[in-house]
Amino acid sequence: MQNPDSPKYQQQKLSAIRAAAAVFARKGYHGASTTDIASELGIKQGSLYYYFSSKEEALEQVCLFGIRDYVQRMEEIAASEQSFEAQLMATVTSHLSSYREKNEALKVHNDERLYLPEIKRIKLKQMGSHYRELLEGIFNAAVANGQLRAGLDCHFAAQTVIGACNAWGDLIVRDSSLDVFEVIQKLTEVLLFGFRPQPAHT
Amino acid sequence: MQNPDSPKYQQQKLSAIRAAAAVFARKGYHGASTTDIASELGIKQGSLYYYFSSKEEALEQVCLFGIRDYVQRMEEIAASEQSFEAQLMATVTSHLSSYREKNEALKVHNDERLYLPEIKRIKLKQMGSHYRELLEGIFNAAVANGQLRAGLDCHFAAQTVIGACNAWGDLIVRDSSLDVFEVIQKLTEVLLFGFRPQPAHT
Amino acid sequence: MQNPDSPKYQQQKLSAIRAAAAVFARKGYHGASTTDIASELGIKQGSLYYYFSSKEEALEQVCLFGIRDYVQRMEEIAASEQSFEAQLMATVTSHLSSYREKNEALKVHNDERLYLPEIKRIKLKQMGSHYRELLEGIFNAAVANGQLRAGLDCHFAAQTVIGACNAWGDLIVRDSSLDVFEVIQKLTEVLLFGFRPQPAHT
Amino acid sequence: MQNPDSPKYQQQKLSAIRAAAAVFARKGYHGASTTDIASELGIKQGSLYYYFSSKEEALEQVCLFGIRDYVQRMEEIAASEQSFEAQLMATVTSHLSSYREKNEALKVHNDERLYLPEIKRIKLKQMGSHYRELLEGIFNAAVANGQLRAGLDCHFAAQTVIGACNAWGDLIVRDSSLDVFEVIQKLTEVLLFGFRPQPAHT
DNA sequence: AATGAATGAGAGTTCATTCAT
DNA sequence: TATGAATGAACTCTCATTCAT
Repeated sequence: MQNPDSPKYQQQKLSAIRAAAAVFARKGYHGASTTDIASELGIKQGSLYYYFSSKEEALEQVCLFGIRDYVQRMEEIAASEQSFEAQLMATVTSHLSSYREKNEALKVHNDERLYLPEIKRIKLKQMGSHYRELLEGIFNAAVANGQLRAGLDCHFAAQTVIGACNAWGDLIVRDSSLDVFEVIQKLTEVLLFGFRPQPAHT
Repeated sequence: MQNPDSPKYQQQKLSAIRAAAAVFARKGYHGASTTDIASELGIKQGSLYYYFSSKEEALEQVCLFGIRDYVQRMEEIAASEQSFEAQLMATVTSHLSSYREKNEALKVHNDERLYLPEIKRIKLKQMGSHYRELLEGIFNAAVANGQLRAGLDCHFAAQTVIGACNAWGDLIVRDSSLDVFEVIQKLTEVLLFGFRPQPAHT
Repeated sequence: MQNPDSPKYQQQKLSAIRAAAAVFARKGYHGASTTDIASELGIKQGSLYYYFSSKEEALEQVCLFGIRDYVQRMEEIAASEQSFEAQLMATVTSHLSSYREKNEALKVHNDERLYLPEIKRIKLKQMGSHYRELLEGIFNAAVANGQLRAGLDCHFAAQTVIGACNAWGDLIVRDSSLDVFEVIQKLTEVLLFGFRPQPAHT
Repeated sequence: MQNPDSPKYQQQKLSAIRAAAAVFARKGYHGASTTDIASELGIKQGSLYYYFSSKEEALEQVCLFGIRDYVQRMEEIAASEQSFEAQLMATVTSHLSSYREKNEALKVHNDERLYLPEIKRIKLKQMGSHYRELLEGIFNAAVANGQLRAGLDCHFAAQTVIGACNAWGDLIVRDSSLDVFEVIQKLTEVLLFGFRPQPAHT
């Protein structure tokens, strides 16, 4: 709020966002109290307002933090010249490792962003749409050059990828013993080939 | 509070559960107020306690309502002698039409049941596990008789089906213009064959 | 309320008063709910209003019931021509056996009557004052004819008797294993002779 | 909620306890609202929770405050080497001046402690029993060395002293025009010698 | 940079009371 | 004579927010 740009402040603010993300992920936006967040940070409740002007702003920051470089990575994937398979696996990898690395910010974005007022959701919506469109673009290109079957509903396909990744992301966040790499492998395979094909196809 | 078990009471109680489901789905458990639920029902806030002894009990009832016959339908599917494809499509159909028909109770079960205290979640957990195991059983049987490829991780597969259905269920609840039947068709196809195969395979 | 004077109604109303007395004694006026009273009576909450027009009226009835013949018995004692000792013992006996027999109505009168509005307390106040004055009169007469020492503060003495009886009454109500007759004996003796005197005096 | 243990906080907390005592004494535990207590303290209702975590805790604190040094004074009396008369008078004095000085905390302890849950009453029970036992010990000693008549029921005697003091304490709290010293004198005399003896005995 | 203290709005819950049946 | 159903007011408690220090 006051001297915003000192590196120390930035660093503390980042800690605050992570703390808020952890608490929101655990208790939900409405179920979490500012006291919870403050004590996660190791400060007193009133002091939180040094980093966030309101609880709502905390949610906003967490959501932005959760989706920001996740979208950027998708840009890189879409711009790359890899095969469709490689791009799909990169997408799944990016998505699921976001869940694990960034702790819970992406989960918060997915589950709680609807509690932000319309106006604060515009930016998030743009980023989300942008993400989906990039992914759709990858599908379209793959259909065009024959890597995927003609007639595939690319919008549907993109949504399905995102949905499946979110679902597995939740499981990963909740169960830390899961092997993320294994999940990535298997999920990519299923998305590509389904359950059906005999080993010969793979 | 009372339990006259008169049909009239039962009927009103069902309305109350539906109203609670709608509100919880829209605003989340903690974001929803008992006033919201009551006014959805057309009664005054205090009167809600004639049907629920607490807000928490309302959530419990909604979750039970949301998952109950959804599990039962899976029992029927698992007991049937259909091909794997038919069973998978029946599963997806049951899951997604639950979302549409029962309004939002199943969504509430998925998203909000964690806010119930451990003890009230036991029954739900049992039902959920039962569901997953039935589905896993279907996969195991299909692998055994060669309908699915050997080496398929059936636990992973079941989780993926459930996750993908939940993800599409959310979209269906949120966007009532979606054609549920079309989603069912496409999702089943993707799960069976993936995005990859050329038309010849389908 | 409606047909007030049928013997059956009177009998049920008496039961209602006793039930209210029991509940008020156990939980206090404000701590007791009309549901408590109704269920003590074995009826449903709303039905209580057939016997009492309000919770407050229930308290009033209980208090009146608790003090009524208790005062009348004091009138008889005061009018009798017994020795002071006999009158004192009769007083203590009447007081303590009221506590035991009438269940808890007298206790309620003593502990809860202050929660009645001024206007509903007038009658009770009169009866209470009357009681104390009768007792004071007994003391005055005994001083006058030399049975008690000259200079005794009779107002103080009467208050002390009442206070000691109430205190023991509470204990009796709370501990049903107490031997009421023994308490009466010992209390009367202490009031007459105190702790000090050697056996010779008794 | 917090416990800064700063002297300022301690001082305000003590004020809060006194305010709660005053209100509980006047209206009873259930009849008193937290709004009443807060406005007695001159703060807003919600702010009360800065000092008490619940209304029940407020009652607990008041009861502890009411009985604490009252018991301690009895320890001193019991340990002293005075005559029985002096000890009895000291007891009555301590008891009745507690009522006057500590405002109404002791009265609240006597009348409202039963509304505390069993577990919060354990400590109070111990202190109360300790008090009674100390008093009984004084009686026993006096019987042993011939200051009191043989065969005196010391348990009964102690209960009677406590009961009579409580009864007069109530009157003192309710009627501030009473001369406490005079009450102490007369009550001690009655307890020692009863109403009966001729002046010669005193 | 952080905290103790307070606030006011709103939450869930209880409950005395009413009334048609 | 009694009840099921509803109500509205009051209550306890929580919490985001503010601010002097």
